[in-house]
Amino acid sequence: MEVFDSPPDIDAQWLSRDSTLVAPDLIGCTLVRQMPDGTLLRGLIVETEAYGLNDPAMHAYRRATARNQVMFGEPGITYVYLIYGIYHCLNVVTDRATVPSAVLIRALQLETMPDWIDPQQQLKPQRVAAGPGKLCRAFKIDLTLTGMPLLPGQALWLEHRDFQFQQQLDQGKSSLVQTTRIGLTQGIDLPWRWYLSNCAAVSRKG
DNA sequence: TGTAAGATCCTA
DNA sequence: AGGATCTTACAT
Repeated sequence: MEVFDSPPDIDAQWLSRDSTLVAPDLIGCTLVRQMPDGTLLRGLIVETEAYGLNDPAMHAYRRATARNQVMFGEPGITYVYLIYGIYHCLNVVTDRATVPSAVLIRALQLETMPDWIDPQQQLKPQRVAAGPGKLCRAFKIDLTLTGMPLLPGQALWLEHRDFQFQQQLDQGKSSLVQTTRIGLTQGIDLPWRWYLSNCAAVSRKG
């Protein structure tokens, strides 16, 4: 029988590029969450947004603060923040140190349903991680996970696209859509959002 | 110390 | 269209 190797993990070197280059490349990659008890959760990244220099929507646009300081650090580190007092959002820090930039992970297509998700929920399974706040809730990502290295064996890490996904893209059977970012009051015209077309797990179309 | 806004989500 | 809910950032 055929054996498929798991795609290689994503390293800091690969993330050491402009966030607008990393964001589309992360579509189709996998986010892996390891719980304290060793349980593994996996989700396909289907929607991302880039935040970077000279971007008024970027949290460190004005100055470095206690919250955003990890964005000035090395690539391959998490940046988690709390929004509206309720939801957490997960970013991957990109580019070289001293350049504040990150990619917001906006939606995941889950491989398996976490135990703590109530199946009685009216929510369709495909929508459980369809949004930056929802995916952090599904994966139990909170402020304790900010500033952590994305490395295998840690709480979170990333894996490259598998061969099948890349082939679907190359053959035009699926494609990426690039649009403006969601929920902003500044930098609203920058086309720095990408999502997988024809995917039910994307937070919203257009 | 006070205050206003926020890279969201759910309900009506 | 509006409310939940509270941290953060910046002004005073």
